[in-house]
Amino acid sequence: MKEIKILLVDDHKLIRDGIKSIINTTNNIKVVDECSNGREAIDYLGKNANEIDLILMDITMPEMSGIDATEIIVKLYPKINILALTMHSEEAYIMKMIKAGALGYILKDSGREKLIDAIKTVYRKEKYYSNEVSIKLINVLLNEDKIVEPVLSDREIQVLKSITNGNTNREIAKELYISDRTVESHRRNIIKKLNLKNTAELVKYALSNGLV
Amino acid sequence: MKEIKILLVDDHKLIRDGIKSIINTTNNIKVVDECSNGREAIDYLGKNANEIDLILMDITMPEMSGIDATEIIVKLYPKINILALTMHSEEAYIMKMIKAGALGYILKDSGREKLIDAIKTVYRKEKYYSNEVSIKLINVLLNEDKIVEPVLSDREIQVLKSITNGNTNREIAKELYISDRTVESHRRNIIKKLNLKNTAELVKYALSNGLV
DNA sequence: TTTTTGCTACGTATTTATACCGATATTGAA
DNA sequence: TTCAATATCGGTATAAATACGTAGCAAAAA
Repeated sequence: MKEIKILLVDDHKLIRDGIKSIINTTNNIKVVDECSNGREAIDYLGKNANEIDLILMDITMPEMSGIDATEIIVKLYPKINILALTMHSEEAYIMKMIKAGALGYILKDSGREKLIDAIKTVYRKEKYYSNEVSIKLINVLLNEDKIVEPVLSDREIQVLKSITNGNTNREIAKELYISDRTVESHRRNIIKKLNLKNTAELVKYALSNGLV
Repeated sequence: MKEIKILLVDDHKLIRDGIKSIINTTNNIKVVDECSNGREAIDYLGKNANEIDLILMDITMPEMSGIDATEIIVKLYPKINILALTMHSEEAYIMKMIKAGALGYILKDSGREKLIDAIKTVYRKEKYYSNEVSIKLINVLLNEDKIVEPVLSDREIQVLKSITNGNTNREIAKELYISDRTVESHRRNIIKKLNLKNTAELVKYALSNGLV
């Protein structure tokens, strides 16, 4: 049986060391290299793409997130399979990562066996979602309302970012060269789309669900 | 040389497995057991305190945080040394953990060697702070303004929590059985203490600095 | 004991945000 | 090509937040 060659992408060295230590004591699987963010991973693949079968990809990282990196990598190197390995169990992250092209999604509170299982599955180009993840996904599907997932437009994201930075409608208006009434409309639409109540909740939601 | 017996407290199994895998390949150090949150750790120590020399403690965990658990454990079992092992490099977390009684503080982006070094140091009842942590702490000390660290009162924390949950002054007033004018005062004082601008910024600050 | 801090609360005024409404122009998808 | 979504802006009105000042009372600290 051929050895599965893995690239490990996570911003915490101790986590990388730990995962590596788990994987490298398993037959036929080997971590051949590691990167600490998405940008590094892409640079690495530019030279060593042939050395890698599968990428274990964290999501929240400095420089470039795992979502952005995954999107790019699946286009450039379709042979390489990506397994998301993260502590985020929020639907928004899961959906984004899957849409970006990750074949599997496993949480950091899984055990060693599940990790190995997930790696082997994704290596065969089959999908793998850990239990909690599957349940979340099914919930999304069962919820007719949420099937039209509340995706914010580019403009709305811009406004939302500015809001989380503490700017008022008027300030955002200046920043984006539009009327403060328009900003107001955007703010209202965002709150409505996400089914929220006010700006405080909005900021909380945005920060804890990775919208910004 | 006597073996260092460690209790590992972290909510992510894969992280525990990884750390365990790192530590258990080192001589004279052994992870004898693990818990997935602060509450579990305290329950465990209730029966097995004598088996443990040192605790590797994560901060953000469900049920009970590492900060609360540390505070309790150092009182109940002063012989057990606690080394904080977390990905949070924010001053607020560091200060809280040290004040709670942790002897050391090391980040998850440290390497294997630093972890082992930290464990051995804390086992000798000496303090250990990783580089980034030391720098943060020194910055706090050098900053005369920040030496009077903006600590919120219990009441202010209550109000802040409610604000981040999207409640208005009036709703918070009902919740806490006080006047909405009082809530208003609290809100104003909090924003002033933290040198912020408005509620949006306040929510962001609270969430990203672990104030709630 | 004096001082400070925290919690409480009100007055007045201004600024922002929210809730409705409606409108137009553009664009991409069905 | 019709339709839905997006982005733009306005009117009117209320609700909420922010600014600034004041002040009593209890508890803790100096």
